Amino acid sequence: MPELPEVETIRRELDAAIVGRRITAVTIVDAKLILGKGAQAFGAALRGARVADTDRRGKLLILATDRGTLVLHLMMTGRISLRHSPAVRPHTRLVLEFDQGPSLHFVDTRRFGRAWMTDQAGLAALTRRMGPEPLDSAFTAARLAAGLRGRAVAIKPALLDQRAVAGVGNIYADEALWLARIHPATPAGSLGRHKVEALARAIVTVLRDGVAHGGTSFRTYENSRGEQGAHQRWLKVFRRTGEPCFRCGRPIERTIVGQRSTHSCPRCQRVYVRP
DNA sequence: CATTGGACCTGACCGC
DNA sequence: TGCGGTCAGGTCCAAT
Repeated sequence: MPELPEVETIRRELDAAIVGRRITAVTIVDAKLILGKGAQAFGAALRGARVADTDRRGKLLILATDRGTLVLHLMMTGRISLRHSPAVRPHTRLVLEFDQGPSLHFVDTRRFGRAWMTDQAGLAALTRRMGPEPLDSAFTAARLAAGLRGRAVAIKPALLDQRAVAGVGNIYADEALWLARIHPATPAGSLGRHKVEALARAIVTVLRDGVAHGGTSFRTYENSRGEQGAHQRWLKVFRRTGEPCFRCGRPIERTIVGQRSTHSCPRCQRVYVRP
């Protein structure tokens, strides 16, 4: 479910709510959630740890503690819920209780989400294979071009695989490609300099707007207080199949690109024709 | 190495 | 109401 704007929204809330708190209890409801040395070691490492800082890299939510770094990936349906009761509810996979304030619940219907402990070296190794952070100044058209160069795969799956740029998922990929007027099936390496520049700008725009609106909510996403995001009201193509393009009025099309549902305008986003 | 297709899970929704 | 099929905001892994 969550892409960069949704994870960033949650990170900001956690930063205000749990930094400085000490973890007093760790309840692992579903051991499948935990990667690494096992649920036992995970609980032992976190019990008594104090949350020092929050961070995010792409879609990874990172909680630094004085006993190691906790990494959470929400995948498709993961949610973080801050609740005053530590009581386990349907689909709760993990609960962290603190010395004061609400408990952190990792809730995940489909059980794809993961949590694990790591250290600075582990985090660096993980992060090294990811592309630049799109909302940092290090993200430039030149960096994006370098990540796309020589690639025959369609631009849409190239955006989703996290190597050219981190944090983009199915919603914001469609939105950015519409904004940059690029057909999602265009071979990534065939984009000219101007198109890559437009795409880099579009990625920044759609992600920044997504964060400003507290993320996009369809069915499963909600923030840590259980509230919906608002960005679904600003979407230009995603899940607007058959509705008029905001630029030209033609009906938005739904196709499959890279095995993912894809939305685009047949007039504004020209089908690529190999020269 | 790059790319593709299936696997991983559960629930909502739709048509019959 | 029940049943079967499709779809879902992500990633990993094996096969090619």
